[in-house]
Amino acid sequence: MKLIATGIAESEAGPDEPFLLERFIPYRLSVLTNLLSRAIGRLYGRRFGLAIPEWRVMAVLARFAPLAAAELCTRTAMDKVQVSRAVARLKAAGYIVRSVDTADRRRSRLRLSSSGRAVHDAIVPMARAAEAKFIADLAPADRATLDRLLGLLLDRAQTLDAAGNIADKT
Amino acid sequence: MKLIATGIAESEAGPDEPFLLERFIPYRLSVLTNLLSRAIGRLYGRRFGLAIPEWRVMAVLARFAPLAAAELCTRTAMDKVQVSRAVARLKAAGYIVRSVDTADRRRSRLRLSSSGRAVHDAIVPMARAAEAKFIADLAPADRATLDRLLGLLLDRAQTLDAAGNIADKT
DNA sequence: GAATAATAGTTACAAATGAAACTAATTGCA
DNA sequence: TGCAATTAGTTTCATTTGTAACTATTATTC
Repeated sequence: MKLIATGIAESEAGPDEPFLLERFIPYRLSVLTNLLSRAIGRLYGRRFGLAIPEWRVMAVLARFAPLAAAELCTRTAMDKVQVSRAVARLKAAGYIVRSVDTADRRRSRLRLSSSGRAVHDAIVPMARAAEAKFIADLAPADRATLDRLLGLLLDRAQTLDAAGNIADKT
Repeated sequence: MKLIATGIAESEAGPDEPFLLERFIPYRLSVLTNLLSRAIGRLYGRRFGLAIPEWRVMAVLARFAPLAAAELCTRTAMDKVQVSRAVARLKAAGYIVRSVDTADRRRSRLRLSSSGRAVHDAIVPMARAAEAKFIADLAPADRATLDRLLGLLLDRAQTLDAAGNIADKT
C-alpha cells in the first residue's frame, strides 16, 4: 500500500490551501527513517543482540580507536548519556575494552576487543548490503544527488537546531 | 561544526575498505530526521503543548474528518497505540471531539473541535515556514529531486520493512 | 597552593514507546 | 440462534529515552 504521495513540497502550497501532511517533508523523512531504522535494527539485533547505538559505537571504534567517550559523542552524533549506555552494554557483552587515560584519569580509552572486531567485521557486509538494497531503485545520478542533498540538509538542520528558531521568518 | 561528510555512498565502497559510518545513508537519514524532529517538536510544543504525534492527528483530521482511529493509523503511519494515546491527549485538551459510529459501536468518529481547528490553523503557517526554511538552500531542481526521491525511497522502505529481509541478497 | 570552576562520565528519575494482553462489539458460520 | 473467530480500541508492563543531578578528576585563579 502506498501511503505517501509525491508532488510539490507542502511549503510551496499557498496559505489558503489545505495542509497536506503526506507531502510535508519533515513528516516524510520521519516515516522513511523510522521504517529504515526498524528494518536495520532487526538486522543487527537478530543475530548479534546489538541495538543501533551500540553498532554506531562499534563502527567508530573500529576506525578511530582508542577514543574517549566524548569523542564517540562527536563521531556518532549521539549524546553522552546514549554513549555511556551503549559503551556499558558493549563492555558487558565483551565487545569493547576500556582503560583509563593516564594523562587525564577522568577520560577513558575505548577500543574493540577481538570478539568485538569479529562482530564488526561480520556486520559490515550486512550493513552495506542493506544500504545497497535500499537505494537499488535509484539511478546513479539520483544516488549522487541524494548523497549531496543529505550533506546540504544535514548542515541546514544542524544550523536550525542550534539556532532554535526554525519557524521565524529569518 | 560539520559532522557528516559527503561523497560516495558507503555501499559503493569495496569490501576491504573501512566502514565509514558518516557516509552510511541510513545513519545520515537518522541524524537528519532527529535534528529536524527536535527542531519542529519545539515549534509545536512550546506554544501549544502538542507533541508531534498529536499534531499529525490534528493535521489529518483537519482534512478528512470524521475518521475512526484505524483510519488515522493509515493516514499518519502511526500504530494504533500511538494513535490511541494521541487521541486521548487531544481529547483531554479539548482539541478533538469523539462520537460513536452508530453503525459499528466499536468505531469512533473523530473530528477537530472549534478550538482544535483554531490551533491547527495557527500551526499550519509555522509548519510551512519551517519546511521552507529547511529547504531554503536547495535549488528548485534539487527540491523537485528531493521530493521524487522521498517518494521512491518511502516505497522502497515500506517494501523492505514488510518483507523483513533487508540484508538478503535478493 | 587551597578554593573555585570546569570537564568526563555515570546514575537517577520521569516521560515516551512498543509489544502483548485485554475489553467490547461485530461477523461468520454451524 | 448461539458460539467461535475477528476487529476496534485501550490498558498494562517492560524497555528506552531524555533531562537533570551527581561523582571524580583536572584546570584556574587569587
